[in-house]
Amino acid sequence: MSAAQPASSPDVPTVEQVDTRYLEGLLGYNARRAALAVIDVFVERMSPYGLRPVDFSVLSLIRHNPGITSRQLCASLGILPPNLVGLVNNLEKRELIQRQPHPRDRRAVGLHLTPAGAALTEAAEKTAAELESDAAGRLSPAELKTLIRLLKKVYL
Amino acid sequence: MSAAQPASSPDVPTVEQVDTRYLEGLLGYNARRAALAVIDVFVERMSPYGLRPVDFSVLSLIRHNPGITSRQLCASLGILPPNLVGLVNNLEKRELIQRQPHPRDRRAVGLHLTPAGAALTEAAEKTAAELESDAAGRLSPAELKTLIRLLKKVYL
DNA sequence: TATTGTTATACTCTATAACTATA
DNA sequence: TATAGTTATAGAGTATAACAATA
Repeated sequence: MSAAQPASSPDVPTVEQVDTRYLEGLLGYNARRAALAVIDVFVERMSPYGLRPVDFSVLSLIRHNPGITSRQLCASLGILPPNLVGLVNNLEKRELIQRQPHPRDRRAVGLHLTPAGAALTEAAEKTAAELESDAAGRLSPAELKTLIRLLKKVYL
Repeated sequence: MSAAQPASSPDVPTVEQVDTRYLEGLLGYNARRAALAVIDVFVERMSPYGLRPVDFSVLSLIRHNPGITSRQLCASLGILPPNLVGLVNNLEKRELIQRQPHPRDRRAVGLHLTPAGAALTEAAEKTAAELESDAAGRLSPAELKTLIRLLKKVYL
């Protein structure tokens, strides 16, 4: 009753060219690969500043929100509080940011850029802006705008 | 010569609502957040099958490329060989895949789905297809198609 | 000499529990 | 009782070096 299937097939199939068409049709696969590609360029261009993407995000948020607290940074960036501690300590040791007591809540600490931190962040933001056009190399400005609009629709 | 800057400012600024507009204008920031959002949904929907995204990708590639080797999987998915070993071992222990010696290269091993693996992968791919419309909830089918096209332009 | 698959290992990223000081 | 910040620690994920078998 089971003669149709040889246990160890005499001609085992092999693969010359891998067919990835199925995965390439999935949003998750494409979103992840695109994110990794852009972040790779980001990492490379930010390394002269000694900044990882997350360091850049923190400095930029502090620049545009002087006095922001660790808790607010965590909520904005999806970082867990214990994982932000070392990051902020390093930026403080590098004298890029300063802690100042919160004027109305003695539990909280406001974060501020030092003059050196402000200069570095301004330069890094300029690099980030240039990087956009490179990372999205084959996208026209209109396509880039559309892409960002559609990405926001996915996660907001 | 240095009287203009009070050491501890009398009115330290605080932040009510965090201004994230700058980061929201960057492609990398949006691509990463969108990818994480989609992957979160993916992880949740695939958990009944006991599959992480990478397990799904491997099974799907084996399904569409019977006899694919570990080396080819690594190249297709951007996984390093040492990190694929445990993954493939687990899928084999669960009797979802089978190793068969490569017919022409005794160093290599071809990977194949077992009947149970084929059934699971087929069901998981159906779930993945349904998931697309949910993960991209507020996107129209046309927008989803545009988004995938633009994402490919970024990383290809 | 180069490649496939593998082990061992280290490093980063992310996650959880628990503490302190303030509210 | 709840929150801000912190410590310690555990678990993923990702990286490099080196090896045996085969090409």
